[in-house]
Amino acid sequence: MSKKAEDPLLFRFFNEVGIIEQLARTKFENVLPDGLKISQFIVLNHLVRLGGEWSPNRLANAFQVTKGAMTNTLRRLEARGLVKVVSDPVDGRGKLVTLTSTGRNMRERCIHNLNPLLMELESEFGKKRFNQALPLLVEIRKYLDEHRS
Amino acid sequence: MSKKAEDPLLFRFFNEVGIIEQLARTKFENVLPDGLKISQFIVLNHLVRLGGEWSPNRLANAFQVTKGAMTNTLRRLEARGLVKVVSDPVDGRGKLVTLTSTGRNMRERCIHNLNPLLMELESEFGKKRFNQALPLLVEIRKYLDEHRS
DNA sequence: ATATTATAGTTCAACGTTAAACTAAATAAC
DNA sequence: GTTATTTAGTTTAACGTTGAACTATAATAT
Repeated sequence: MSKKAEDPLLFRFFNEVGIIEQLARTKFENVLPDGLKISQFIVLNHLVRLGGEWSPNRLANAFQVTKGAMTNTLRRLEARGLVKVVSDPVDGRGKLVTLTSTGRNMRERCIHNLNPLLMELESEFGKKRFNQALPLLVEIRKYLDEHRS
Repeated sequence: MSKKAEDPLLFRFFNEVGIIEQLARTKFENVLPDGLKISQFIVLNHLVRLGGEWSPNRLANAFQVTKGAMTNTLRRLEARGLVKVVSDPVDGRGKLVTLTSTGRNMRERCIHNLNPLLMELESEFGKKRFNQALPLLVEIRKYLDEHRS
């Protein structure tokens, strides 16, 4: 029926990004221990990698997420005992988040469970291609972040 | 404090994908007319491009979403009069979805509003780079889709 | 023919997210 | 010093999504 023109390139690009996000999120969460969510793992991972005390606000900015979303994530992490949240002694408005040792262990388990999946993908497509694609993604992410209008 | 090693390549990759998805979704939805959501636009666009009658199930498969999500999207599209949903005369379980002329117009308005944004991104990063990145995305999407386990 | 299994679609609860309204505290202006 | 403004964090409603339970119809087996 004549109508088979493809969507514009950028449509397709963002479409693939959207679907990959959805499928990857589901697949990753299926292997995370204890029903942990990606959003929770990301915070845990961040705290392990960078260490120290982080305010909810800084965390929210680091992951491009609203403060409300971070409040939610931190509440869940705290309820699991994976993270400790205390008032900032120097700024009465703020709080400070630190990892607990339970949190550190949990992050280790996550990495352990995630690894086979990442290896599988890496060997399927090759490090090289991910490496080639990454810079564009980073630039686009930065651009979108700086142009939220 | 010694701890500054980067996340593994694939972590970073999927992380960027996730953030881009979120930022792009928000940015696109901000310009869509009438509070239309991306999920709704995608269905509209699909029906305009491919034409004909589509069952909710086929649509759900085409966009990699659950049947429940599609039920929701179609209900909203139908409530706006953008789409017509009737029972499939040959299969009592099924339904058939077709575009209305209102729907076709709405899709046109969406394209119109989206275009400046897409042009902006295209001129910022260049068609070429999107073109180079797309094949990997397509392959990853297909792989994840076929290995949902 | 009858019974089993598979498929199409809906509904519901749970979740993460945003945006906006809100409280409390810090900073800046005057 | 008082007032106004900015900032940190919480809360709430609305949304889209999943996954599972459910209904109804179709296809298959025996």
